[in-house]
Amino acid sequence: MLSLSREEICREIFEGSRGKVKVKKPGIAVKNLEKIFDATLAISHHKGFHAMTLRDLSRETGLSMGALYSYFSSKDELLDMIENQGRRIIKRVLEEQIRKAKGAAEKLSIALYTHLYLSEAYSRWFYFSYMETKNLRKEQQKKAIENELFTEKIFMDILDEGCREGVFTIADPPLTAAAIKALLQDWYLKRWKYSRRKITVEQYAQFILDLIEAFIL
Amino acid sequence: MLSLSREEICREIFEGSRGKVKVKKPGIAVKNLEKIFDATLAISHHKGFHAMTLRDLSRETGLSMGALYSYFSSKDELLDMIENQGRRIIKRVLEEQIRKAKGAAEKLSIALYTHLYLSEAYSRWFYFSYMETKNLRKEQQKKAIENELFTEKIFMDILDEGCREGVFTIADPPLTAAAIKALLQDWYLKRWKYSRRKITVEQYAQFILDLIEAFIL
DNA sequence: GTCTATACAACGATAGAC
DNA sequence: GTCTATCGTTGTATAGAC
Repeated sequence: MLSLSREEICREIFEGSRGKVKVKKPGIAVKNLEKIFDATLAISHHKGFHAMTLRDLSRETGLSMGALYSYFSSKDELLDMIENQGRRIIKRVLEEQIRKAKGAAEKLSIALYTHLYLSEAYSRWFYFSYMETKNLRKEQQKKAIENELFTEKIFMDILDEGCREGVFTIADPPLTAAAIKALLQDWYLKRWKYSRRKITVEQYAQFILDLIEAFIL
Repeated sequence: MLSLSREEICREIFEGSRGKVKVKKPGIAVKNLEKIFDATLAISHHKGFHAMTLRDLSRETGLSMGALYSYFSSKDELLDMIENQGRRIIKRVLEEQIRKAKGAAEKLSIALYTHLYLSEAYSRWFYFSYMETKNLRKEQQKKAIENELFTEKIFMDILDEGCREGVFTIADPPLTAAAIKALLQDWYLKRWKYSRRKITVEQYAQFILDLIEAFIL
C-alpha cells in the first residue's frame, strides 16, 4: 500500500525532470531510468557512489556511456535526482499516514510502523542516502540534514502532544526523539544483521514500540 | 584515563608495522604517522576516504607524495593500518574496563559508559570505520563485521547474566543488545546534532542507561 | 628521509556516425 | 535514441636527485 511501484516512481522523476532528461519518449525514458536508478543503488551499496564508475553503470544497465548521458548531464546530477526524488516521496507518504491517526499514542505507533515499512520498501535508497550524505555538495548536504531534523521533529511533536494529553511522561523529549530515530535507522543500516537473524520488519517495529513505551508510559 | 595520547597510539602502530613503514628513525616516523592519520581521518570525514586523493593528503600533512609512500605502500594499506589498529585499541580498553565490574547491573553501566567515552575520544576513528566498512575489500570487511558482532555480544552476555541473576527481565535479549548498539553508534554518527544541542557525553550516557533500564528492570 | 618530475592507467565527458 | 571512438583530466604510484 505504501510503496509505489518502481515504474510509478521513475515516471514521477521523468515528469519532474523535463530539461534534464534528453530522451523524449516516456515509455523508453521511464524504462531506462528504472534501470539506471536500480543499478546505481545496487553498485553504490557495495562500493559507494564515488567509487562507482560510469563504465560500471554502463555495464550493469546495458546502456552505453553515450546513452547514459541522455539521462543526466553529469554524475553529480544523477546523484541529485536520486536524493531529491527519494526525499519527496518519503516525506509525502509519512505525512499522509500520520494525518490519519488520532491521539498521540496512535500517532506514535503509526509513525514508527510507517517509517519502518517505508525503509523496508526503499531500503536501498535509505542506505544510499545515509551513506552518501557527507559526500554531497554543500547545498544538497543541507537538504539532507534538514530532512533528518524534519523526521525527528515529527516524533518530537508526537511526544510533546502525548505529554500535553497526559498519556506520556517524558523527562527529555528531544533525546527521546533522537533515540527513536537512531533505532529506526538501524533497521536499514544493518539489514545484513537482521535478515541473517530472520527478524521481520513487524517484529522489529513491535520491539521498538515496546521499548519506547516502557520508557514513556 | 581511557584515552592513550595520539603519540602513544602512533608509536604502537609504528612498532607493529615494521616492514610496512620504510622510515627507520622512530622519532620522525611517529611524528609523521600522527600527521598522516590525523589528516586522513579529517579529510575522509568531509568527503570519504575514496574521494580523498593523495594530493589532498600531501597538502594537508605538508609531506610530498614521495614521502607519503615511505609510510605505506598503497592507499589501501593506509586504510588497513587505520582500521586494524583502531580495532585493537578499542577492543583492549573495552575488555579491560568491563573486567573490573562485578554483577550484571554494574557491568551494563560500565560497558555503556566505556563505549561512549571511547567513541568520544576517538570519534573520528569510529565515524571513519563505520562509513568506510562497505568500501573495504572482502577480508577487511569480514573483520569489521566480526567487530560489530563482538561488541554486540559483550552486551548480550551482560544481559544474559542479568537474567540469570534475576535482576533483569528481558523478552528478547538479542534485539535488546542490537538496540543498545544502535544507540551507542548514534552518538558518534550524529555528533553534529548532539554538539549543536550542547548534549554532553555524560548526559547522553545517563539517558541511554535510563532508557534501557526502564525496559529491562 | 624527503623532494621533484614523471609514468601510466582510469576516469568523466563529448562528438559525430548510425 | 543509441552507439563507438576519443578527448583532456586526474588519479595512484615510482624513479632518481638531493
